[in-house]
Amino acid sequence: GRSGALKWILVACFGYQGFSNAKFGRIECHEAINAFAREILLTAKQRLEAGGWRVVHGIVDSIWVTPDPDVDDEDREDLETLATAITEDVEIRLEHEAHYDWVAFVPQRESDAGALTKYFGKVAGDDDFKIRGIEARQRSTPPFIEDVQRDCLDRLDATQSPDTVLDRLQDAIKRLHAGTVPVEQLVERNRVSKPLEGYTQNTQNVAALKRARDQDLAIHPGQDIEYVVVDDEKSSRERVALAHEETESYDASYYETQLVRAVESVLSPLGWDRTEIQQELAGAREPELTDFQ
DNA sequence: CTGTACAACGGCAAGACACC
DNA sequence: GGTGTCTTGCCGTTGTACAG
Repeated sequence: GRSGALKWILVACFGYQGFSNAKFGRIECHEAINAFAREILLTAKQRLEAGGWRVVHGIVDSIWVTPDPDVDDEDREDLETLATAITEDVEIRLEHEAHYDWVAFVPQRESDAGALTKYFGKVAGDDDFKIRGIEARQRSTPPFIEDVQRDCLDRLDATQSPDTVLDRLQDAIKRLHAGTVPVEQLVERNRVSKPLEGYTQNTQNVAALKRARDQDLAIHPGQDIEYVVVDDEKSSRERVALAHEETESYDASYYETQLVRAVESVLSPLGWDRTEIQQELAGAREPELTDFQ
């Protein structure tokens, strides 16, 4: 609504202040805003810690806290009270946005470090999840993959264990290879940024743009293109089929990889990675060196 | 040892899209 | 708008195997 629109206008204005070619920008303004933001975040952190909470994560204007295990419950200050106190102190409203049963911060794909902008959490007293950054949140993700990922979140919440999540994955892979997944469920939607001639790499988007051109369909920069991946090994236009084309085939192994990736996002906060997931699927165990004697 | 073929690796740029 | 993350593809380098 109205406040949502105003929010994004202000976010863009702030970004523009820091843009080197900004016509009306001023870098000192941008730096000053950041300086205040850091100060406010630090004040909030100190107040929360003093009130018996431990900061789990904080970014720009948000902060996640959990009860400090070294503080007794009766010594812990109420979050609403703390938010009000911080608001009065820094003179910018700090809202207590949500309470989560649990939150998982997703690590970077190739390291154990947290990826600042990816997390998911179970909203307390609600069937909903707050999801940021992971596949189910990305516009390009096909419905089939998104559904599996959301089911996995449900299962993780219900059992707090990877077992049923892996069952769900196994079932989805089986369906994929049996060819029983409707192709509409596998459609990826991507936004193109350039006309076909502007691309130097043979990406999936480029293959789709070529097909569109063959069919005299004009896809302009900024428009979406929808396609099913038919053979990801190819770099020609045979790599994909446009969503409206009547295809019954799809690249099952490509979509399997996407599935494993989506489930990896769900299990990685528990310390799992894709190789462990694949091993579990194969029912294989890590061979011991002695096996080769 | 040299030459060739090919796989694996690493760095890099492009592109996309999430976050705010 | 900037920042950060991630994927992909390219390309040069490095590693490995094999033939001669």
